[in-house]
Amino acid sequence: MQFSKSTGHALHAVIHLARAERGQHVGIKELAALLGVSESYLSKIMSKLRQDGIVRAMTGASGGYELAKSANLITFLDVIQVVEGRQKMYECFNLDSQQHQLFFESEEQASQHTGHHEGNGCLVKKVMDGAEQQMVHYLQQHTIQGVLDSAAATSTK
Amino acid sequence: MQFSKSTGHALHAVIHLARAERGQHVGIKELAALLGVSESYLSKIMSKLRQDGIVRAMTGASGGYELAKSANLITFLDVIQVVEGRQKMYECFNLDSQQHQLFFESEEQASQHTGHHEGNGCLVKKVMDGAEQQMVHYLQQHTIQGVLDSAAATSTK
DNA sequence: CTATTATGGATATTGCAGGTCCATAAAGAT
DNA sequence: ATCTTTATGGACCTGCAATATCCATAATAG
Repeated sequence: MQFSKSTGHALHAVIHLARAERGQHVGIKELAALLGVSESYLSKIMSKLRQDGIVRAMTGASGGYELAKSANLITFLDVIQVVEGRQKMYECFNLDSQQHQLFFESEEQASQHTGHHEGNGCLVKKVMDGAEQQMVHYLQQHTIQGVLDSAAATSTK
Repeated sequence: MQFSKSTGHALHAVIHLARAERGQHVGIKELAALLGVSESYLSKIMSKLRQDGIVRAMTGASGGYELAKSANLITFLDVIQVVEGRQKMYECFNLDSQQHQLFFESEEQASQHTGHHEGNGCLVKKVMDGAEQQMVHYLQQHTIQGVLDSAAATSTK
């Protein structure tokens, strides 16, 4: 249950791009040196960020990366989902188990009337989804610009 | 970024034990069949749950598992941490990177006075830790008993 | 044209979750 | 006593995904 290293690299890379002057391109060489990772590996991550519309890329001399949109429109969640994907953090693999039948045995009868299950689904999953939602909401409220502001506040304190 | 299958099995197993009569032991055979996993694999998980004081185990004929404490004292977090461990979900691997020095270069000077860094640490990690805390808090507030109550409410609805 | 830079495919490497097997110990049943 | 039942823990296997590298190619500036 850990975020991948790639997620950390992606976040740090995007933050660095946000610090660069608008319109200025930052090369993979510079980024890789900054983060302390290989250029080839980081370029894969940057490529994903580009495909998902987080950054823009320019080939050729004096090319490189820049943010595709304003830093206050890029949330932590946006960047994280590029690397981690968008699957739920918990999936119930006991769907056909007796466990669930026990949970809903009374409801089975009730659904004879309505023709469908009212509270259908795994109760464990309900809680886990709720927990995930708490985290997702927090990550959605924190933007890259927020980190820059926070850094500025810390520096001048 | 997913909870392991083992975590799901642990949660379902504990819930089943909570449904059993107090003082009654449930064997690994029954649990494994219920969850649809092998006995040998599930026994590893149960063993961990025992070591962490979530369940008790009895060897010998008519042995098996039972909860070590009341179901309303066992939170989702308790069970999850048994399987997933207690490490943080995010660790910054760019500790020595230029990135951080940029963030705190002004603070470096400030800390000449106090002798230590006030806002020491990676700002990315601060956000990630905050996000984790949201989820942890939620999981800490949801108990095994809560699921049983919720199941009862659904059944009689 | 040439130098520079990103891209994407192919290909290791590696760590770990997932899973099995077995020898051992403990406890009840006969 | 010993037999059966049950949990325990060590050793081991396996597949896959995260990590990581290399290279041929394309695009662009000068």
